[in-house]
Order: sequence, then C-alpha cells, then structure tokens
Amino acid sequence: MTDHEKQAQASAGEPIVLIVDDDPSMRRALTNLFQSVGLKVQAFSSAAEIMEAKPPAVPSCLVLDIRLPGSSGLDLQADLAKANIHTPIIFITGHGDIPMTVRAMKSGAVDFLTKPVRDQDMLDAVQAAIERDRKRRDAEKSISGVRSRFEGLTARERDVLALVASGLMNKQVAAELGLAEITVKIYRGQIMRKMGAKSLADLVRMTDALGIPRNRGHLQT
Amino acid sequence: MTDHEKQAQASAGEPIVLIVDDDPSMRRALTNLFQSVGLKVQAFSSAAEIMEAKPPAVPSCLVLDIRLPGSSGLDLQADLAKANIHTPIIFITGHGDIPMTVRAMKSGAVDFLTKPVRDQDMLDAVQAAIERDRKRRDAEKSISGVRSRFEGLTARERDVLALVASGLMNKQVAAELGLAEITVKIYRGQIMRKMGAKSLADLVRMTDALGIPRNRGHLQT
DNA sequence: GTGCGAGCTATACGTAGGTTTGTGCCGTAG
DNA sequence: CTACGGCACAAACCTACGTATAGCTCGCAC
Repeated sequence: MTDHEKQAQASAGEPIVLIVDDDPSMRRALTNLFQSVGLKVQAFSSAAEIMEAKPPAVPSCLVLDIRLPGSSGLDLQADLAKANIHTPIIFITGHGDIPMTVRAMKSGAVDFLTKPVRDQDMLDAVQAAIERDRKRRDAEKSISGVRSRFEGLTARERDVLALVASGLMNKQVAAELGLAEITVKIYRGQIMRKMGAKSLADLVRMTDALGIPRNRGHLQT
Repeated sequence: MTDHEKQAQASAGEPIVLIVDDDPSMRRALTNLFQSVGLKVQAFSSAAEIMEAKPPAVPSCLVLDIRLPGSSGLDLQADLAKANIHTPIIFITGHGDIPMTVRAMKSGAVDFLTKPVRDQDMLDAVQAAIERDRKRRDAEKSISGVRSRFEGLTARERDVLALVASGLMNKQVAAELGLAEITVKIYRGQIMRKMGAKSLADLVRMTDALGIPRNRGHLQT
C-alpha cells in the first residue's frame, strides 16, 4: 500500500497516542508500552510543544502527566478545550490529590492513574479513550456534510427551512414570513435539493442535528 | 425564551437532599447546613435504609459518605444504578484515595468532596446535582407521554409508523408491507391522532425520541 | 350466536405539496 | 453597462396526502 492510499483511509484507522511528559524515561517507557501493542505514538516534553503541533486527524488520545514544566496538565486540558480540541485525556500523577482528580474528571478526562501505573490499567484506559474519540469523530463527520450544505443556503431559504422543519404548512410559513404560498413551495424545493434530503423526515432530522431553533416546536404532555 | 425563564416553570416541587452517613453528628451538621438555605432534607444512617425508602418524586440528590456500615458508598451507587435510580450523587470522604475517586466519577458522581468539607463547596455541589436531576426529570417526563401513547398503537400502526417516520411515501410503505396505499393512509391518520402529532415533523421527532429503528434511514456524506 | 375491534380495501372528494415556465425587481461584481 | 444571483410571484399541472363512507374477514369475549 502506498502512502497515498494510507492517507486516504487515515480517517478510519491507525489510532495514535500522544504522550506529554517531561521525564524522558517515562516517555520512553510509555512509548514502548504502546508500541508493543501496535499503537502509534508521538511524544512531547511540554504543554507548549503539543499546542504547536497540529491536532491529529485520526482517533487519538492524550496521556498527560499532571505536573508539567510551566503549566499543569489541568491547564493544558483547559487550553485544549478552549481551542475546541476534544481529544480524550488520560492523566498520570505521582502526587495527585482528590480535588485535582475531581476537577480533571469533571472536565471530561477519561481516567486518572496514579504512579506507579500498571501496564494493563494504562492500556485499558487508552483503549477506552481511543474508542471514545473514534465515536466522537464518527458523529462529527456524519453532520459535517449536513452543516456545510446548510451553509450553502440563502438567508431566506434558512427562514423557510426553520418553519417547515417545525411542522408548519406552506401557507402558514408564507403567512409567518409575509410571502405567497407559491414562493414558499419554490424555496422548499430548493432546500430539499441543496440539503440533499429525499424526504421531509430527512430534513427534520438534519435540522435537529444542526440544532436549528424551532419557531413552533413542542413534544409534550 | 431563555433557559433561565424556562427553568422557572420546570419540574415543580421542593427539591430534597438525601443524606446517608453513619455518623449522627455529621448527619446533623449537613441537615442544618441544607435547611439553612431552605432545602428539604431526609437523613439515613445506612445504605440498606435508603434502599428501602421509595425514590423521591421531586428533584433530589444524594450526599453519601464513601465509608458506610456494611456496603461502601460505591456499592450503593452501583446498586442504585442497577435499580434504575439515577439520583445524582455527591460523595464525602475522610480517607479516600484517587482510584476510588476515579471510579465514583466514572460512574456518574457529580462531585467528590474531602473532609473537612467547606460549606460553600457542599452547597455548590448540591445545587449542581439538583439542577442536573431536574433536567433529567424534565427530559424523562417529556417522553413518557409519547411513550404511553405509542403503547396504545396497534401492531400494524407501529409498522406503518416506523416506515412513515423513515421518510417513505405512502405507496412505498404499502409496497413494503404488502398493503394497499389507501390502507396506509388510514393507518397514518389514526397514528397522527393517537400520537397527538399535529404534523409529520412532530411524528418524526417522537419516533426519534422513542428510539424506534428506521428501516430506511440515512443522513450522510 | 352476537358484538366488537383489528385489519384490510374501495370509491370519491378535497386539500397540501411540488415542479415547470415565465416575469419582474434589486443590488453588486466585473 | 451587463451579467448574475437572490428574492418574489403567477398560471398550469401533476402527485401525494388525508378523510368520509362503506363493506369485508377473522378471532375473541360474553
């Protein structure tokens, strides 16, 4: 298989583990551990270093020492969240305390391991983290196409879409927007075509996935 | 309408804090703390005791010492999960360790506080936990009506519902089920009436909320 | 048996959805 | 100026949706 072919299916496979630890011997040990089970590894020695690297395009996870030179692992976690990078994080700590653990877990860490870390615990945690990331990426991918098509709609088409997806009839949409019914019908057809929806049910699910507010939504009692 | 305004008319009823601790002085202190901010309280001295009580019908949370006579707080957490009771849990511990904390948080605990507990930390945690429970109850309530109406559908109506909600036209549904189109139309009308859906969009959202499998679903690219 | 509800269909009719073709206005990019 | 895209509408036409009325079978409970 050529590199090009590998790249083509990269989004689907070959997960990678990112290690951030200032202790070279720790980096080496973790790298060996992960490689021994066939995982790709990339190691960093500081938070700054990994923030400069581009986020991986494959399912991945971070293994992070809570005590790092400069900023702590928790700071890095917060920075990544702010940068909208949601790679799952596994913390390792030598002298962690409970409040620190709680904070990390509340912020979405998948695990928090204490030194000395047992190999099997680490591998289990990484396995779970990568699986979580894979799911997140799949979900992300499944709506990215929908979102980009939505971007291609004109302002008016979006108005109509919101009302149609909320269950209004064409004539009601027309009244709401001060249009003739025929105009709504035409926009509606354009929306279906542009969004690639083959039925109204499709369109409804797309708008829900996009989180478009419903002007007349319900579902109660 | 903002989320705050919605909140005001959400799940009615006086929230309650359930305390489980074998230390009478701790129970008294916590009870006083919560009552001082106007929260209702019910205290228990063991896991067995609270398992016998009926789960509260109002937004609530558990404040749980991790070390309990008989079973540990983590065991109680697991038992409650098994019994399908999802009241949010706040743990308190005197001598907890990190693995215990991780396990509790992974299992869905909202917080894990160490003694001595600062009053404000406890109140913040309880506030968050009750809010979480209120949201969960609201979500639960909003689909319970839909679910019960779905139970009232006949077998054939459910067949038709699944296909209609997946976006098929009446004639396609008819072909799929070996029926005449007119039959599908009539069932469809009955479904709309029985489910209380005022539009197809409604119906689609209901089926999605119920997790009904789609025979011809998509949403890709 | 009688009644009842589920299941199934038919004819008929009215409404809603959707496309095509064509018209026109407006603003802006070239 | 001209071309283009967004916006808006109309007439004509076809398809899909939905209801009412009516009739049929089957199985089950009384």
